[in-house]
Amino acid sequence: MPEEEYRGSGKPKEPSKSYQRVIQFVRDEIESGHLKPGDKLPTERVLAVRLDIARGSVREGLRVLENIGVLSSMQGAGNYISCNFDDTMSEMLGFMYYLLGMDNDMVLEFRWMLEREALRLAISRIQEEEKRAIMADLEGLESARNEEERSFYDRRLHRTMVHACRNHFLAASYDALMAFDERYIHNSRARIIGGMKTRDLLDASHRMICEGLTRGNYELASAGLEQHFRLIGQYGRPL
Amino acid sequence: MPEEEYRGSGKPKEPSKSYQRVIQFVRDEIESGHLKPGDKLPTERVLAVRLDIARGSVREGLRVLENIGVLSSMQGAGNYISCNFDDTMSEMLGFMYYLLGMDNDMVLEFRWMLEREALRLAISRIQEEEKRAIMADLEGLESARNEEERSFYDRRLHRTMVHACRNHFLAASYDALMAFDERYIHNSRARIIGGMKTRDLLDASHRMICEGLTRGNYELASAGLEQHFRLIGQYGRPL
DNA sequence: AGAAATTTGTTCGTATGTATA
DNA sequence: TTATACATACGAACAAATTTC
Repeated sequence: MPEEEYRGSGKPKEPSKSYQRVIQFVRDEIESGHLKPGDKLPTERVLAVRLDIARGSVREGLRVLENIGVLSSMQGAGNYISCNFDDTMSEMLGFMYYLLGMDNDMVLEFRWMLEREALRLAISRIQEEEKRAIMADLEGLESARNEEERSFYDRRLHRTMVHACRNHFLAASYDALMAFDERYIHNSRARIIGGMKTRDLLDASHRMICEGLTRGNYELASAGLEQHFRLIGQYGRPL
Repeated sequence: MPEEEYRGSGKPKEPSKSYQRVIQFVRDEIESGHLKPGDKLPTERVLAVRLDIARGSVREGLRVLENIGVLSSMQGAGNYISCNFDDTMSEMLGFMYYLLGMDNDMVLEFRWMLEREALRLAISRIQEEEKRAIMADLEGLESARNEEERSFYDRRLHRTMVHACRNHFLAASYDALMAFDERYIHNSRARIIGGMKTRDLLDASHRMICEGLTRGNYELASAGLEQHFRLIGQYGRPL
């Protein structure tokens, strides 16, 4: 076995940069259960003394954690543990998109995969309340009066389905991807260029997904999903 | 349509906190193509003057970007654009794991989904060089002399398959998940508790995946993958 | 309601270690 | 080796927002 390929599995005990002590501290406190969402962190000055670093370094670490989504800083109030990962994740996807030279097709492909797997799980895990929600989204979509409304309910319908899968990793990845898509790509159905036939097919696919989900008919929902993404892939390219 | 649910799709032009100007600046420069991986950023002092903020604020923004994986700061040299997203992503997954109260099953479930979809794409996109690589991994796995070696080749085999799908989002998510798994969960085959029968079945599933991939036999590879994860899910729980 | 205390947001000055020519 | 450029880090001070009394 190649020896060099072993990356040390342990984390370095002595971080080279002082701001990393803050991250380490917060992570340890979270993993040990001392810090939970909503809890207040020690003040910056206290942290500086406790970790034996300057306040500026403390702030650098807090800023990183805030951007990851682990805490939120409020002027005058303090730093509080939270968990808003979507924004960071979508921003990271944005950087990846440009720095790694990706394109819309790759975004759509990833979304397709996430939804396909989400559906597999959601079909047996969806709850009654979610069934009502997704049917309401479908109603809103079908009775929408303009593309803006259609897009709104379209997105929410898909989001409802994905979250019904009850896997936080998948749901968070999906939300991040969609937030990124909305900001950068806008690869939404509002841009679809097809005629009424395409729109009817799209509506039909949405109905298949929703009815399949509410009736526990996986084949129906899956067929709808595949048809949906085939249509998007065909006509949904931005100009 | 509910009015409140409209989240402004545009990004705020006037960030409330000054460190965000740095992030905005770097993002704009990247999206416009002025900054590419390897490029050097203006010095902190120059950025402070250009963005009309203090050096401390510049440093906060740079630290966020460094942690996202967009740049790396080198003392004495400067700040350079890079793209190392895996570490941040896996760290974020770690925070999510604890703050959202997840468990091993959810991690394994997500990994299963990612690999299943990766295989769908890899079967038609895998290149000859990757076929050789994955067969070499299989050889290393089957001729390994201890659990450490087995685990090494096991992970690399799966990683080779996932990267063969040619979707950066999926590959990055998978790498991050596995890095997280190695750091926190260690839900690897080294912990599998089954006897020789289980090991043989695992080896067989790996062989099915590899041979299916090299021969373009999707059904074979898929059957191997499903069997693999069923085994892991059955016997792979950590103590 | 109002004032004082607390806490984060921001700036500036200074010193030090490191990389580069 | 020396000199310069640069990031790292510390400390003090003030502004702005929030909490507390």
